[in-house]
This record gives sequence, C-alpha cells and structure tokens, in this order.
Amino acid sequence: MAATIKDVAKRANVSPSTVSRVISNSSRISQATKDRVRKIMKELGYHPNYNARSLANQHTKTIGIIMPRSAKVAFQNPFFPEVIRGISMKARQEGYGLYLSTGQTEEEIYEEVMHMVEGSRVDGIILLYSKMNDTIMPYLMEKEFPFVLIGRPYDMPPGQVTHVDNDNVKAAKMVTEYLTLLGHTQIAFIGGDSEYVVTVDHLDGYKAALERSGLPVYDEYIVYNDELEEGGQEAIIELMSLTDPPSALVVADDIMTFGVLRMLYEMDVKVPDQLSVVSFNNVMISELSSPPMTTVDIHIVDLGSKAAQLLFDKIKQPELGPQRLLVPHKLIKRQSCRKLAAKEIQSQ
Amino acid sequence: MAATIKDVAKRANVSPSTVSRVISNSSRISQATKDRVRKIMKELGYHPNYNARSLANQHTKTIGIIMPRSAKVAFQNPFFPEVIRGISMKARQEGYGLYLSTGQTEEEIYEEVMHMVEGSRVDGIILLYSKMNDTIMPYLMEKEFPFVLIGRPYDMPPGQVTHVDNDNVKAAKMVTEYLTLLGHTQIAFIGGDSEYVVTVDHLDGYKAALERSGLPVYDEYIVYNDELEEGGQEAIIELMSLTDPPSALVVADDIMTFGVLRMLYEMDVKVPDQLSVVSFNNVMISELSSPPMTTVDIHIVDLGSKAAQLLFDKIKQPELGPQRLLVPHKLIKRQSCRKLAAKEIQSQ
DNA sequence: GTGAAAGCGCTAACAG
DNA sequence: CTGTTAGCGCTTTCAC
Repeated sequence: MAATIKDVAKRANVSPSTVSRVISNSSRISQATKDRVRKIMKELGYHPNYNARSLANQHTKTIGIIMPRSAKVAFQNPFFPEVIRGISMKARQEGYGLYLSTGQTEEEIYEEVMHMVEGSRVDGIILLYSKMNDTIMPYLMEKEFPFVLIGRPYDMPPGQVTHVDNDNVKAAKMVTEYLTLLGHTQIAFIGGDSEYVVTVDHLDGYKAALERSGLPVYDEYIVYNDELEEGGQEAIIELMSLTDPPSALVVADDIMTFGVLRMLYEMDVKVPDQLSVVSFNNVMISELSSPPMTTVDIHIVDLGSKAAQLLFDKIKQPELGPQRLLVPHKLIKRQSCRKLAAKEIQSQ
Repeated sequence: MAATIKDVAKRANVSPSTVSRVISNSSRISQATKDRVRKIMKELGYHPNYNARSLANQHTKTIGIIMPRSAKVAFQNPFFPEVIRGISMKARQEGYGLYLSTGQTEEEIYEEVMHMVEGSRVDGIILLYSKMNDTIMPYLMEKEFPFVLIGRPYDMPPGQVTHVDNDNVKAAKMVTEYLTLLGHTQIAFIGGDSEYVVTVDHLDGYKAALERSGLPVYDEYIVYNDELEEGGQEAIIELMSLTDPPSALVVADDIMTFGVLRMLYEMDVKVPDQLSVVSFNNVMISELSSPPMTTVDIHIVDLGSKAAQLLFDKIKQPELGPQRLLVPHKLIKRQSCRKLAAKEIQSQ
C-alpha cells in the first residue's frame, strides 16, 4: 500500500492535519516543519490520494469532455482532436485533468453525463457540439452544473448558456460573397448534418449572401450530408447531374471537401477550372488536397482553449453570469477557386 | 447537496449497508427490499458518489490513456483518435471511464503518470506509443501497475510487458517485396520519428526485403522525418535531387504520404507513372488522395480495443502473466503503384 | 504554529 | 436476509 498522510505524520512527529496543511502550503505552518515534512514525503514517496481528497473537499480537479454521438464520424474529423488539444493545453496549465465521454448514442451520453455530474466525477463539462433537440444541455442547466458549449445554443432563450463559437453565419456569408465577387452566380451549398446548429448557420449565411447579391436561392442547390467524405461524394453527384449544375460550391467541412474533390476528379470535372470550391475549418491536411483548398480557418484550437478558460472561470466564480465568446475566422485562399471571365458570367 | 446513501436508507427504513448492497445487486437481499430501495433511489434522484466509492473499495473504474509527447503532432494524426475510439468502445462495454493525459513534454507526462498511479486516479494505463529510452514504462513496471503498451517494448528483456502490436517488420518487408515484384530496384524509405520503435521495425523489414531480393541498401535512400506532412515534403526533395533518384517509395505514414504526394505534384513528378508510393495505416482519408494511395491497413481500431481488453484482463486477474497480441495487417492496393515494364527494369 | 476530532459517502467484515 | 461498526485517506473546524 502506498504511503498515506498518517505515515508521513508519524515519521515527522506531527499530526496528520499538519501534513495536510503543508500539502496545501498553508501560511500558518513554520518553514522549518514544512521543510521537514516535505523531506519525509520525498523519502516515503508520498502522493496524496485523489479520491480521498476529492471526497473531502468536494471537487475533483477534472473536467468532462462530451463528444457528439457516433464517435466514429466524430473522431475521423480532425476538428475534435484539435479542440481537445486546445482544451488540454489550458487544462494542464490550470492543473485540471480530462475525462472523456465514450457514449455512442444519445441515451448513453445522457447517462454518462448524469453519472459525471451526480457522481461528482468532474467539476465542469465542455460540450463539443451543439445540435437541435439536445437533451444534455437542458439537464445541465437544470442542475446548474458548470458547463460550456462549443457552438451556439439553439431553441433556447439567449444569454443563458456560456458558449464559444465562430460567427458561422458571417463566415458562410463571407465565402459566398467571395464566390459572387469572383463572378459566380450558380453557387451550391453542401451542408453537414442538418441537426447541428453550425449547419443551419452556414445555410443562413449562404442565403443571406445570395439575397444580398440579388441571386435566387434554388432548393436543388442545397444538399445536406452527415457522413463526411462519403457524404460529400453523394452530394456532388446529385448536384452535378442537375440540368443546370453550379459553377461554385460551398462545402461544410474540409474532410468532406476531400471527398468532393476526389469525386470531381473521377467525374473529370476540373477544379477550379470548371468548378470553384470553398470550405470550412482549415484542418491541418487541408493544404494537401489537390488542388489545395480555399477554406475558412476557424481557429479550432482557440475554440478549445477559450472554452476551457470560460469553464475554469465559471468553476472558480460560480456567481459569474453566462459568458459568450466569438473567435474570429479568416479566409485562407488557396487554389480551389477561380475568377470567372466577364463573358462567362451568366445573367439570371 | 445530492442525496446520499444515508438519505435513501432512512427513507426506506433500512441501514446504509443494505442500500449499498442493493447498489451492487447483492444476492443476499430480498427482491422486496431491493424493489423498495430502488424506488426510493429513483424518487430521491440518488446517484452513488464515485469518489467515495473509489476510496472505499480501492478502484476507480477508469483507465488512463497516455499520448506521446507533442500532442500537437500526435493529435493531427488520425491514428490516435482511431485507437482511442477502439479503446473507448471496449471501455464503455466494461463500464470503464477514460482519463486522458495532457502532458507536452516527457517530464510532464512522467509526472502525470505518477499522479495517476500513486494518487489512485486510474486502475490501469494504456500507452499509445513505444519509443526508445522511455522512462514511463520502467516506472510502471517497477510499480507493478497494470498497463499495456500499444507497440513493441524496446531495450527490454522480452516477455515482460503486455503489449499489442502489428508485425511492422513483416508489413514493411511485404510492401517492399511488393515493390520489387513490380520490378522496382531503386526503392527509398521515408521513416517516421527515429525514436519510435515502429520506425526501426519498418526499416528492418525494408532492409530484409532488399537483401532477400539481392538489392543493395543505399544510405541515401533512407531518410527519417518526424513532422508528418511537412517532414514528408522535405524528405522527398532530398530524395528526388539525388543523381540516381528512386523509382519507388516506402513511406511511414498516410498523412506523411499526403505531403509527399503534394510535393511530388508540385515537382511535376507523376505518381505512379514516374514514382510508385506505398505507405502504412490506411487512415480514413487515405483513399481520398490523388491518386488514391496504396497502403497497409493496420486495423487501428482493433489495436485499441485489443489493448483495452488485455488491460481489463490484467486488472481483473493480476496474477496473469504478460500477454502479447499481434493484430494482422493487410495491403490495400489502390493507385499509387505501377508495375515496371520489362525494358524499364534497371540492372544493378 | 500545531493537534484532536469529526466528517466527506461508501464498502465490507462481523454479528445476528 | 439485514444492521452495526469500522474504516478508505484527506480536509477542516475548533481548540490551545
């Protein structure tokens, strides 16, 4: 058995409480005893027992990370590893540990969260996704348990939940306008899973841009997909077999774009010559597509570390009201878009 | 404050121990009281406190996952998310939680592991990597703490540590031979970080294959890189600027291959016409490269779930000796390799 | 500046 | 089949 606080106490001829106080570096202990006790701790290889400590002082110094259901798809997407990296950096800095959800279905995840919360397994929670009809968030709110959302709450009175997000509407509007500025008028949209809030935001931005440019919104130009690359592939077939196929594409996600690009290659449509493509995220390998893709950098790591920061603030000062943080985005121009020549531009 | 076991006991007119027993579904409790107590638990919204439980029965039902240092590079590579997914599936099935390391340097990780172990934060540990001169493994062995290694122990008497691995030597030999069968005699090797055991295994296999085919091993044909795609790019420049450049490449990793492919494209060397490429891992997006890459599927998810299984076995039966599991690999032929015509084949 | 004692919430002998 | 009791290892009043 590992050495306990009592063993140290005995050896140092002090009481357990004194040892406890030197662990927490209390100011009411003389430097002399501190030194002596610490020396003994070294000798005995003493390490405080986390569970005992958590039990006694009612906090765990660990935070829970909730992945979306279907970790399969999730983990394939570099988005999640990246936000976790962001969280991880901040957590380490603040001395917190990370507890990962493993649930595969909505119910499993719900149960898991419940266990984390009611079983005092974690001090706070970060939700890595935001979807509609979510049951987790309402639960957390009702319990008044510290949590922060990465993304934007939906179906909910505003100003209630602490979250960090990109301005996805604006970003989508921006890329769509970018495309119109290049002369495109036939711009299609391939969204992600329509359950996720980010998808509705993208769509809103896309529509707003079209309207602003006086361009019509065609329903056939709007398709959804939730299966990442495979999804991207199906979507593109649908789109390109239209009688009036688009000359430009707004794609929800870089990985999906890989699939789109691949499919396009096989269909022998040249990017960007025949079709321009922009997407979102700027994941590491984005620059390695052929051609290198133009995409929106959403600063994923920041999303993670900011979320963690907000959570720690909340944990330390529970009286803090709901916070909201927007992390900026940035268009990364590479080689998947082309400016149309004047004569190519179709009139509506 | 959340309801405790005492609250339930009082309400149900039983003793706390009885409640405890219904939680663990002891066979010595009558169905009647079980039902009654469970009903009360529902009513009160009772959930057992994890820390108290862990403290009392000396186990945590959670396992630690140790990532290699430089989570930056690590997390970029889909390998890690994938093995975690494998672990995650098995863990959930067995009712275990996942605790993730966050350390960025060898020392930080060492400390973290120490805390996990000595602080009774986890019941066992999975090491996601195996490198030379590692300090973590010796520590774990000395403590006789349950752990399993993904990869192969190095610098260590064999049969000491439980691990799951691919036969990387054989896999590398296989792909190299595949290349020779296609008529290639000038085969270069781009390895990963030379500190990692997988890299030395790849190299061994590569060399063995060359020797077996009576082909010489050129030092200039062997380069290492640890920075994934960027590394891949540097490596390829070195190689192709040789007076006698290779006609085929064995690359350590799919993501690196993306970089290689990209660079090759820019240098205007055609794959597979001018250069054949094979790599390892068969990560999800591998099939989306241009051209789709030929690679070795190492069944990453299995690596993870098998490792978890071995760990749980070990935890449940500590007397169990060191186990070893090899997960099979499989060559996935796609379009990055070409068979040389008879007249193209260089004589040595 | 330090010690004694109670308690965090649960489990596990030992009784009965 | 169920209750009593004594911890698990640490923190934290309250004394002195």
